[in-house]
Parts: sequence; C-alpha cells; structure tokens
Amino acid sequence: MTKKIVLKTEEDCKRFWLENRIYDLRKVPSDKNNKQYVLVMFPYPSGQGLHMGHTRIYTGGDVLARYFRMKGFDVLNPIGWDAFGLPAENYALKNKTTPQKIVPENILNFKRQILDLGLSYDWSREFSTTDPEYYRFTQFLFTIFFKMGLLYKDNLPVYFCPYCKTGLAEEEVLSDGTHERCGEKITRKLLPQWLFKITDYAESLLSELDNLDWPEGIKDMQRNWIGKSEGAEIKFQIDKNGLDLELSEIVVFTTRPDTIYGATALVIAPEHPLVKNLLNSEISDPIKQQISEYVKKSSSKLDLNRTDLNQDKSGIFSGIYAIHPLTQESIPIWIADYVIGWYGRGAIMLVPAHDERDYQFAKKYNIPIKKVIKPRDDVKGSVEPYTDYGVLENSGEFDGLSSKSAIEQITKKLEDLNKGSFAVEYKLRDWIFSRQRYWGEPIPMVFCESCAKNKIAWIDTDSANDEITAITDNTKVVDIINDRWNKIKKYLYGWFPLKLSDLPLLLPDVDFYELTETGESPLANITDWVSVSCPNCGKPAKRETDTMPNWAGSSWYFLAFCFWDLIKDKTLKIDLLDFWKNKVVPRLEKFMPVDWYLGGAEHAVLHLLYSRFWMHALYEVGLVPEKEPFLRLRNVGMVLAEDHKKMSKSRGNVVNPDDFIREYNADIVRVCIMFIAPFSQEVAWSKDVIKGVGRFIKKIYQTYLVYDNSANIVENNDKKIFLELQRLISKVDSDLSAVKFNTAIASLMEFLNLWTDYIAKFNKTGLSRDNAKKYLKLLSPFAPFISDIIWSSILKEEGSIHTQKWPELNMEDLVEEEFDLPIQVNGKLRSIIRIKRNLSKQDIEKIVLSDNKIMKYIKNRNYELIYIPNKIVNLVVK
RNA sequence: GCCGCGGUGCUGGAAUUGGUAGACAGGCAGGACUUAAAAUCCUGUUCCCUUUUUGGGAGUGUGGGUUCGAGUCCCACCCGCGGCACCA
Repeated sequence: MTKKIVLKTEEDCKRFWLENRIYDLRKVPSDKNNKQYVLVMFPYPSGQGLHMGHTRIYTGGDVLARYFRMKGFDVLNPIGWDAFGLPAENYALKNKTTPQKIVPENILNFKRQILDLGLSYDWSREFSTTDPEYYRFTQFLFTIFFKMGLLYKDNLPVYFCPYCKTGLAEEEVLSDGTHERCGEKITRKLLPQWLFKITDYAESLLSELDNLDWPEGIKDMQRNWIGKSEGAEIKFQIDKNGLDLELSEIVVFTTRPDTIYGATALVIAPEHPLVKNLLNSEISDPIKQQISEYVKKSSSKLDLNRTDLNQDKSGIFSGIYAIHPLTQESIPIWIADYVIGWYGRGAIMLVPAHDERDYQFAKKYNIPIKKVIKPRDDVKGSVEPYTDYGVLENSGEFDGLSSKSAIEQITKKLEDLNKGSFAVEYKLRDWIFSRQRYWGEPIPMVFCESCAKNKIAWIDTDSANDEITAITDNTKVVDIINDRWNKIKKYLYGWFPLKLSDLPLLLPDVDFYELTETGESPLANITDWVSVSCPNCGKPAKRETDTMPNWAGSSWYFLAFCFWDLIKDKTLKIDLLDFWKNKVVPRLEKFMPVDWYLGGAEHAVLHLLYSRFWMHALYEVGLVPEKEPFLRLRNVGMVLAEDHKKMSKSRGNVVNPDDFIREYNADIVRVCIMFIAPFSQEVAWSKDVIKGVGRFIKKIYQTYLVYDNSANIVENNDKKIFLELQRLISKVDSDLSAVKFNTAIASLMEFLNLWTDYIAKFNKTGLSRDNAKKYLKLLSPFAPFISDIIWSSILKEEGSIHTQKWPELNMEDLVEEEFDLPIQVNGKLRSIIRIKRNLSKQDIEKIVLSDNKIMKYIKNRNYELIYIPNKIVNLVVK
C-alpha cells in the first residue's frame, strides 16, 4: 500500500474493505484452538429482500466475527444463498417466468443490502445452493448415502400440499395441519417416495445432544421429536378358532409391562396386517362388512386434519380373540384408529384401569376394567384411571412389587416364556426426501424396468462392493451397510445411481412450465431429459424426475464454506470422492465444527436435525472428522412490528432495514437492533430506541473531534477514566463471549457519558490518544463505519481499524485501592462508606461503629457483624 | 395434558450468579438557549408517608420457606409465550 486513503464516508469504507478484502480469511488455520467459525443461518433470497430478522441475526454474527478477528483468531465468517425451494418457484409460476431468472436478481439485492449493513463476510467463499458446482456435491453426497444403504423407495400415503402440488416431510406440516411454507391445508396422497433412513441414527442423534452447547428448549424439541420410549414387546397368541389366518400372533409394544395383568383386550390399528387377513378369511359376512367399512372410514380420516378428531375414540370388535400370555385368558381383539399403524407394532394391549385412552375406549364399548396397580400409600385420593407407577395387585406371583421392578421382572418372565422382550421405540420416522417440483436438485438416479423385472438392485452389481469400500475401508461399517442393504434391497430393484463422473446432473432449462395434477414432477414432461440408458444393462431407462427437498442444500453448506475457495475453476473436472477425501476432509479437520451458529428457533427439528443426521452418517464412513456440526447454537428472537404483531404485508406493518439505513445510517441500525433487547428475546421494533442510539453515535464523533483539534485541550490520562476504560474492556469481553450485545452497548454508553462529562468539566481529554483508540476499538464491532471513519480521518491512522488488535487487559489496572462498602443493618442498606481494600475484620468493625448513621441502630444493643471481604457488611442487631 | 422459556418502574430492559434492585435507553415533567419551534444541554422521575431537608416505610406475578442477607435458592400456586400432543 503506497497511497494513503482517508475514509470519510460509508461509501469510502465499503469500497476500501472490499478492495482490500480485509474480511477474507486467506489461509487455513494452523491451530484448531486458534480459529472461530461464526455462522449465521444463510438466507433464502426472496424478492422482499433482507428483513429486520435477518438484520438482527447477521449483525449479531458480524459483531462476534469482528470481535474474534481483532482478538487474533482465524475467523471464518461466510455467507451463501439457500436458493432452491418453493417460494421462488411459486413466484415464478405466478409471474410466468422461471426461478433461474429471478434468483440471481434477488441475490444481487441481498448482497447489496448486506454490504450496506457493513457485514464482514468472506466473499471468496460465496455460493448459491443452485449453482451446478454446488449441487454437484449435494448429488455426490446423495449417492454416497444411497450406497450406504440409507435411501430406499416406497409407496406411501404422504402429506401432500394441494397448492404447491408436492409431497412433504412430516416436519414441514405444522400442528394446525397446514404447510409451513404456504399455509395451505395438507392432504394425503399415495406417491412413490425416496425415504432417508434417519431412523438408523435415532439413538446417536439423541445421545449426542447432551454434549452440545445449545439452548435447552431446542435440545428438548429434538428429544421429543426423536421420542425414545423404553418398554417391552409382548406376543399374544391369536385364537384362530378354525379360521384360515396367515398371522398367528399379535405383537404389541408397551412401556408398562407391569400392567399386563390388567390387559382386558388387544387393540390393533386399521392398517395392521391382521385386518387384511380377516377380510380375506371366512369370518361371517356382516362382521366382514363392518370391518371393511370401519377401515375405509378411518383411512379417509387421514385426509382430514388429525387434530380435529382428537379424543373421540371409535373402534370395532374384530370377532376373534387372543390368549393372554401369563393368565391364558381369552381377550377380545378390537380394531381402532386411535392406535397408529406406524408406531410401535401398530397394536396395543388395552389396560383401561391404568391408561387414559384405554379407559375412555373401554367405557365406551363396555370392555372390563381390571385394576392391577394400586397407588403408593403416600398418594392421596383415588383417580380413575390411575396412570402413575404404584404397587402391583391382582397380578399373580408379582403382587406387591413396585411398578419399576415389576417392569423388569415381568419382561424377564415373558422372555423366558419366549413371549416377549425388552424393546425401544422411537417416534422419529424416515425422512421423505422426494419433491414433485422443478426447482430443486435433480436426484441422480436412474430406473431400469428390465433390471427391476430381473430383481437386480445396485448392491448386486459387480462394482458395488468396490464402490462401498472406496467410501470406507472400515470392515465393521461395511458390514452395517450390507445389513442395511439386505433390508431395503426389495425396494430398490432397477434403481441405479449415476456415476460420480457424470455429476452434476444438470437441471434442464425450461422456458415455461406448469405443475401437474398427477403428483408427478414437471421434469417428467421433458422426455429427452428423462430417457437414458441403464447404467447396468444399457437398455432404455428413465431418470428419477422428483427433486430433492430444499433442506438438502442446507444440510451440508457449513462444510462447503470450509473449502469453497478451492472451487475456483467453474469447469473443474475432479474425481469427487478423491477430492473429498484428500482436499475436503483436511479442511474440515481445521475448520469444523461451527463454533457459533446463530439462527431462529423455527428450525429446531428441520434444518438442525437434518444437518446433524448428514454429519452422523458421513462420520460413520469417515468422510467428516466430527460428528456434530454446530458446537454452540444461539437463537435469535423474532423481530415484531411496532404494534407487537408479526410483520406482514397484509397488515402493512413491515419495516425495512433499507429505509432506516437511508434515514439514519447503517451503524445506527446495527447498534439499535443489538441494543433494543437481549439477542435471544422476541422484541417489537421501536423507533424510540433509534433516537437514543443516534445521539450516542453522534456524541462519539464529537468526542473524538477533541483529538483532531486539540490546540486548547490537554491530552492526559485521568486515573479514574483510565480505570473505567479497563473495566469496560473486561465488560465488553465477557459480554461478547456470552452473546450479550445489549449490555455491552449499555456499558459503552455509560463510559462515554462519564468520559464526555470529564472532558467538558476539566477541558482535558482524560485519555491519551493511545487509550482513546482503545475505546474506538471496543466500539468497532458494533459500529464499523463510524469507527473506521474516526480512525482514518480524525485520528489519522493508517489502514482500517478492523484489522487492528483488540485492546489487551492488564488485570492489575483493574484493581482500585479504595472502594464503596455498603453497610446493612438487619439486611437493610443504611450507609455506604469509602474504604481501603483488604482491611481486616477488626478494622472494618472500628470504621463501621464510628459511622453516625449506623450508631443509632445499635445504641447499646448486642450485635453480630458479618463481613464479606471487599464486598459488604451486615450488622445483625438483636 | 406434557415439555421448555419467561413475569422487575410509564416503556424496552440492567443486576458481577446469594451481597447497594431499577444500570443503559426511551417517554414524561420542569428549566436553560431561542422571537418561536426543532436540535442541544441541565435537573427530576418505583410507590407511599413526612410542610421541606434530614429521614422513614413498602417494593421484583401470588402465598409460604431456607439464609446474617433472596429478583436470584426450595415448596405450592397464578398468568403469558413457544413447542409437542390418541406415540401405547
């Protein structure tokens, strides 16, 4: 750098920062302890541009990044664009254009706004999930997962959004039965779907949560979503009574095997295989008819919002009985849709005396209620049904046992009889990974009818084994993968992944298209794209025409930032697996995990669970060095409108950061959104706060002017001001590492008030130029523009303040010789005296007793003096 | 129903984790400057009692408790927000 540049305006700063790339991390951290990976949940670049919520998260992340950078850490602070997905596509359809045309415009607008806000991103790592160079890797990972036996295809009655005309994951359906993206009521549709075996990682996703520094609420939401229950599986023999039934036993899952003696019936879901057996058997026609009517009725209920039919239980007697494994009694088998087909074994034992739902059901249909658990002695009153643990009665040899030990002993006994076993169940279901939409990553799979007919799956091909061992040479893991394939092979006849060298599979360009009503993707109509030859036999075959959900790109983007500076040559032909193992993994070893992840709580079970799943799976085969992607998660609270309601166009209460940047300036908007409330807390935007922050920023500028024109002012270091500056350094340090931006700013204001009062009173600066620079540095993460402008044009310093070192704290400077000692009498503050530090209790007592205010409380009474050194005195007067 | 988070002046919110409750900011009131307004600056601002100062009393959703001392810990409730919910 030869020519000295003076920064006078925000535009000057922006240009200087970009031209000198001062925020790019142009190296790989040598030491993992010396890096900070600060990540904000990357935006969906919508047409509306950056909103206040973005401004809040991104400023928070930016403050942390700037702080750690000045602290000397290698800071990775990247940004990208999560641009596949429904909103862009719906917007394009409505306006008869294509997402390809809209998305780049939106990105440009977002980028401009981000630069206006002074956010310090490393632009050398920027990407959009819609870039072929990016989704090539997304497809690559898909094929890895496919080969790991984690993907299979099945026909499922999936949640379907009639507006978006696509199947959805369960996580995308809100509890009111609407689509989280568009608000349309969800229906169900039977569609062939790619399913992702997230359930294989239920246990590891659950147990690793304990080690994460995340908000407890988010961890609990994930725990609930995974929904682990421990209990037992119990087999009940079916009393066939001469009927020709395929099944001979019903397996139920229960968390309360201790209540088994109270089982007075079995209840199976309408989807239970026994129902089909019955309908094909020679039971009497009226019963058959009733059953088939009931099944039909309950399956149509799936089309309704499930919550509408809460509590009102219905069911029908199947006409046959089962044998209780311990009492040998005959108990009726009922069919009822309050039992869910996909959870547990789709069948339960009915224990009306000790389960709320069973109780209601039994009451309605007059099924006997048998009490087998009595409340412990200390439980008062009797409730019906009694659902807590207690002491067993009417339970044969187990009478008198506590529930807890009965659970163990009864299960053991069932195990001995070969009638049951301990079992664990999870609520988590496999992730539905297909979307019948255009604007997503094409799924790099081909279906060959001929191979399907011959029952050939990819795992049967000659190269399959080599390809698996190319991914991992860990034989244990290879065994796990083969086990998985044995289970899912039957779903995958005729399905083959593209060769890695054929990736990316480009999304074909279209001028204009419409969604189909059939639940098929628009890609299905592009026949020359669909037709390919089978990678296995060479005969004509078809591509998968569904695309990936918008969660795919965001499930690994935090990995991409670690190496994206390597993807410079857009036509780079690389061996993907080789590149990943030899170039990507070493990078991940240096950068991962993300140290600070900031984002909204709305992703608790979507993005945050999917990302963890991908990491856990990749960790299994050694393609990532860490199991968990996000070490620390900090939620940002929502920004509401001034009327305390959600901002929305229809309410007309939306405030736009652009307007405020124009009316005030970027620093004021930044400080304002950080100061207004604790970061994690929901907050209503308020113009009032802007005034105070505006005064603060202005006051800073005016204060520093004394260093520009100091002819008639004395530059000095006042002891008191200097001490307070030291305290401020310590306070900002501790607040920032605790993500307490609001109190850090309050302290900066407090100090400035003190400082300017001093200057006005004594006509001295109170701080030497060097110390004055320290305050400016403390301010710079929050207000990067004004601090650089003062740095450059008032203090006449070289370069940018943002590349300077953070002020160091000398602990000795923090110690004050004297301090204010509060004196309480019986816990009430009565006096404050200024005394020397580290006095003995005797000395303190002498001083306290000589205080007039205190004397009058003691008079001649007895007292006890409690002294907490250098903190407080409490006199207990009797 | 279950889980999580929260409840502090007129408002947004502080409180070194058991040690001076109300920092910082807004608003409001009074004053200065001004022909006037804006801007700026100064003073006051938890409530109650005391003519005033001095001073005293009460006070962090409610009621109990532990402690020399509780916004903070314990028990029992009330209210608000978010999530889950026929999950056996």
